[in-house]
Amino acid sequence: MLSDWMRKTFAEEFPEAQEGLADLRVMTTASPEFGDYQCNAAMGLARRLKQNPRQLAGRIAGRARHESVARLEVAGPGFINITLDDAWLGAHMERMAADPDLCVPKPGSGRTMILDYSSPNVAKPMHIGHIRSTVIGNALDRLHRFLGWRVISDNHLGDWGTQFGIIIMGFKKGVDLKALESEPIDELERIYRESYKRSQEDPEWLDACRQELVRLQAGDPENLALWKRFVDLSMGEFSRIYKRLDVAFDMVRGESFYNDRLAGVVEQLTSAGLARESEGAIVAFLDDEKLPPCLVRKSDGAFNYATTDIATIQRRVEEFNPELIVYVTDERQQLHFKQVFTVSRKLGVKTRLDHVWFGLMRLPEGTFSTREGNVIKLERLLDEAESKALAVVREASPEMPADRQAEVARAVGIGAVKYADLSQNPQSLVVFTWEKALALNGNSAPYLQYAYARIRSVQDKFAERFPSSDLAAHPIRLTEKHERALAVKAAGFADAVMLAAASFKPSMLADYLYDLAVLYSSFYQNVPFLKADAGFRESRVRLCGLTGAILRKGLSLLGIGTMDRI
RNA sequence: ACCCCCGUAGCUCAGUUGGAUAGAGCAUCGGAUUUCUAAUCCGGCGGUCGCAGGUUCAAGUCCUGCCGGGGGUGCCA
Repeated sequence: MLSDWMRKTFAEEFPEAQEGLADLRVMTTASPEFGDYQCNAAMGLARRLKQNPRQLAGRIAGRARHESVARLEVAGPGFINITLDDAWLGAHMERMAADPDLCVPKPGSGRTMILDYSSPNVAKPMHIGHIRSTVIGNALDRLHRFLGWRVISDNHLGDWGTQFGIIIMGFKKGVDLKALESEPIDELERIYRESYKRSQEDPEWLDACRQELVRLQAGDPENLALWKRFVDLSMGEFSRIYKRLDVAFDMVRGESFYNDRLAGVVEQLTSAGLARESEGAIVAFLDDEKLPPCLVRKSDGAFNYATTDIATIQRRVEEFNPELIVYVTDERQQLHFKQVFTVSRKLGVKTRLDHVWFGLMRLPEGTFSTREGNVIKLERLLDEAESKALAVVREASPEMPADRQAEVARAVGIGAVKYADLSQNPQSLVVFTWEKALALNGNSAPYLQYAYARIRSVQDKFAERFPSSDLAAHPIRLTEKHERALAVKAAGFADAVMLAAASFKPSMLADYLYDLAVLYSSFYQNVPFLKADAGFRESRVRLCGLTGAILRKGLSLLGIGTMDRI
């Protein structure tokens, strides 16, 4: 990696400046006229050492040598521009193509992380608001696994909250058993919505709901049986959706899993003097950390989600001793996790704890919620996506058998929905529109899937027309501007994967893949390969093949499938 | 009231953590197919990066203040 090399060169040339070099980076240039990569560290260093930046950059450029680098030039106020060596680049393409991991290292080898994502609430339908945690979390899961991490993905279901008091109360007073049979989740949702509404208007009803919750948490057999039934019904629906989304978890441990530890957590906190009684509740005060107080037991005796999350962290540390625990949730939980992490540390937890939050999804007319009943169900979104994709497939490939068309429509439709979420900065707010969610052209999954399918087609045509040709016998040579640009981009795959994982932003990989596909499409359009002379032909087909391998692997890391024909 | 995000082309968004002339897609206008998949490619149009200061060789990016939007702030999760 060029950054390491540059950092080493700087350190050797300027031993007096060790500290400031840790974040030194080599990055791609703003424009091809500046070479392939650039390093801007000389200018910052010059300030600290009170030296002339151009002279300083010149000293680096004069001594630095690397097998992959053809040329180093100092430009402007002190940029060091780096141009890769064509022969090295060609050989590197061959190395990548020969490696199933495409020369991506395994920095996570021997390390363990727990990834907590998706985590829908039981007895409510999964709606479009759940897709972000599920899709972003799953991409982070795949990225880290690929980098060698032992990832333990955990679906921390919301199966133990106050909502169960509301639902149990509603169920006992007005369940429609027939509806529960045919549309279980819809019926549970209806019960919840109506019981919630009544609890807002009728204090007695609200109190009864609380009592039901307390009974459930105390182990009342009737309520426990109802609760189990709700969980099973919900898991049936969730599993169906996860299967469609190609999402799998190592564990599905809901909040209820930690129930028997909650009292212990509160006990630990109080005996350590970290929490005390206040207005009937048990509260951890975090004034030193400038955080609001954190409730760990309500005045009615029930525990709340902070308690559960603290217990969960303790259990995970005891059982798996991970290097870090990562939570993927929406932005509203930022304060909650700050509090939970702080309290956990006070209890002696040393594990790195990260909260990866993403912006809330909204409808153009405002927020939606189960309580309001204005949600768009996730299944409906997936249905719409597939049917829209199917219409396009039928139009574009009428000769394709119907079952193949359906298969393509699935990959394209689901891929488009996932990509729409993964391709933008997770932290920006998303306003849901059907048009955006179902886009099939431009910067979208189908664009990448299309590029991949064309590559597969080229490879098949090549095998058909030149059956005796041995690709591996021909070196990859980069002669055309378009193919060189493609190769430079291809060489950056490992960096893109590592950067996306380390910053918890799958969008960085999505951006990379889109750039790669754009360069490929341009190459495809402007440079002949099956019709090129022998030697060039094989070289270009090999470069095609490598591009295809990167697209396939990269998309799979985002949880998006590829088809040989679309 | 306080805290956290966001504000970039008509619309939706990137912008590699301070770098060179701010980039894509959609929309719009024009061009490319006897050829390896036109779900494509090539080009045009489109910008006081919310506003005002500040920090320095360099600010969309950092600091301060304001404006606008979203979210949060002990008994929901």
